[in-house]
Amino acid sequence: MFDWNDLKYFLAVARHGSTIAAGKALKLSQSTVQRRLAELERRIGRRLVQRHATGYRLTEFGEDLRPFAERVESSIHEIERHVSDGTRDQSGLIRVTCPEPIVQRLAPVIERFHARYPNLRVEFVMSDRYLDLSKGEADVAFRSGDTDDELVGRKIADSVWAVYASRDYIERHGKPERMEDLVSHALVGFDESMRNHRVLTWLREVAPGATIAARNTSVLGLMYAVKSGVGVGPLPTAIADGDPDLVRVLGPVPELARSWRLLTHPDLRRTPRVAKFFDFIVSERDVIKTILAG
Amino acid sequence: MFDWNDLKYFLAVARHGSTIAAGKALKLSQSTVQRRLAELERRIGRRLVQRHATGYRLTEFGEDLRPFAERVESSIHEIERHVSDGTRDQSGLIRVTCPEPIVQRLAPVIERFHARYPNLRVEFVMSDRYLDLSKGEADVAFRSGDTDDELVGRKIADSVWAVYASRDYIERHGKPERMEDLVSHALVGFDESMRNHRVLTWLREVAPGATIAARNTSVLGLMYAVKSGVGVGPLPTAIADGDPDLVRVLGPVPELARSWRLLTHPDLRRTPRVAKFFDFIVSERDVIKTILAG
DNA sequence: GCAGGGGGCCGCAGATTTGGATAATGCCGA
DNA sequence: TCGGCATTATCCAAATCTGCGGCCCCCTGC
Repeated sequence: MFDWNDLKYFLAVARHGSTIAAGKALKLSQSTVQRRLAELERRIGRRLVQRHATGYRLTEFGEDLRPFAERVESSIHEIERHVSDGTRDQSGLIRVTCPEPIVQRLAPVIERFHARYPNLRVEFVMSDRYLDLSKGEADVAFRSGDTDDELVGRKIADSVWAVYASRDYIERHGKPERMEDLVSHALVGFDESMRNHRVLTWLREVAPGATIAARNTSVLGLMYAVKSGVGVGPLPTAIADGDPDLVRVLGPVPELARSWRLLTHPDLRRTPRVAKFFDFIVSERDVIKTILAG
Repeated sequence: MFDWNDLKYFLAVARHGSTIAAGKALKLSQSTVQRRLAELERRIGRRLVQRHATGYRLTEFGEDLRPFAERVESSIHEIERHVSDGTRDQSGLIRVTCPEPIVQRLAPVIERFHARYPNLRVEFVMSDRYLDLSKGEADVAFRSGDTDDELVGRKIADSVWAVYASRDYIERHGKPERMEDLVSHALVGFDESMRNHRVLTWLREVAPGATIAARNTSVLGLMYAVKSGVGVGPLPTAIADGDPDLVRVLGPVPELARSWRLLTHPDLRRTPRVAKFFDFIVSERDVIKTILAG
């Protein structure tokens, strides 16, 4: 029987396109990834990848196999959720992730939650990227915009987007007064990994052919890019209005209207601690609506 | 992240009840199994097994986790089937398993199959135990009696059971003439692993309290036990009548009537080579009925 | 067409893991 | 209560795997 771990490496290579990138993602050396993958091919008796200028690309058979390997992986994630949930349930820890700028504004709500449930504890986990709830990186997320199919949750508030620029940028390049002006400004948008986000299509519609000064993989990245002054870009008012560096240059964009949601993984939705957190947040919905209004 | 392979060891221990037995099953040393399992517990942060007189027993949490681990394992088996099917499909190999005594009688049918499909090749694989089709140990099985839930197939013939003894046994202990005589004979039956097989309950009904001289884990084992002369026991006529050492001492037992089936795994049922084999066997059903009539 | 960068492959030394032997443990029955 | 038995736990040498560095290849952009 082949080494079950080798599927990890196979998937990492499939996703990152090269052993070196896969190694980085797995915190392993490139040689190990390359050798494990070769070993997997040997055991299976067929080529899974094909050498290519830019690294490795899956063979047809590799593509065939990929969904199977992903099924294994998702069963593993299920275990990890089950395990970490089991240990966490006792300590009553709820790990919440949300865009960094709203943490502080959420604090009073969490304080009331702690008062109401003294033996539960909320902990914010944040990172420069979207944490993957299905991998157990957090239990609950506050998010604006497109929701991951795998997650369940409910709408908490409307999410309003507007176009922002940094004070610095406005000083140097002036302030766009109408949507049409955007064409002549440097814009900041999402990169390919967010290709189904409405921001991308909206930018193409409203400012076709405009310079894209920076592309980002997350809303937060987008915000930092705008703050740095490389260009103007659309942001949720909830996280941008509170920032002293940012100026709202063009009013709410109806096309970008979305919802703020409280999300979790279906496996966790019914656990006592997560269920209590959900119920509490819903009961505080009005307060949160005000908070997220900016 | 924990070592995916450790789930193998965990499952083996869960199934075999001790690290030593698990090690044997996995062809690994006991120390390795013990250490890997300890490592898994360390990574997970909870005890999975509890020491017990006879080895290890799963803790409550271990039992909780077991179905998750089994889900991973079955995804792995899916991969193995997919892989071995892919490589096998090209060579057109169909691996068939059946009770050893009927191989020879099946040979002419297989010969006709080869004539009909020159680029397909049938290979018999046999073993002292039931091969596990879901692990890819064979593609297709001829089997009499209770069918594994996971497999699909169709009925090929009736399976008739009767009570047999070896010539040697009859010489030494006489021949039971009526069912009621069985109580005073040494009987051969199945062991716990076949607890849901009708033979067991039937023996208890027809000869309550009789000595059980040997217990077996498979029909073939049962036959060898009867041949060895340790006792009398029920066997399918299809495999016992052809044996010169065995004598049918009590006529067909209607309570033990079952079906001969041609079985395969659902994943394989629609592959060209397996589908062709199925269709061919079905078209030869009458011939096979005669063969299996004994 | 040449230099630079990204990536795969290979050999070696050090780290980790394995198997086998052996000591320790815990139950069972006398 | 005391061996006997089956199994776990631990130790050490041997096998295996890992990371590192070097080398080569191929693409790209100047």
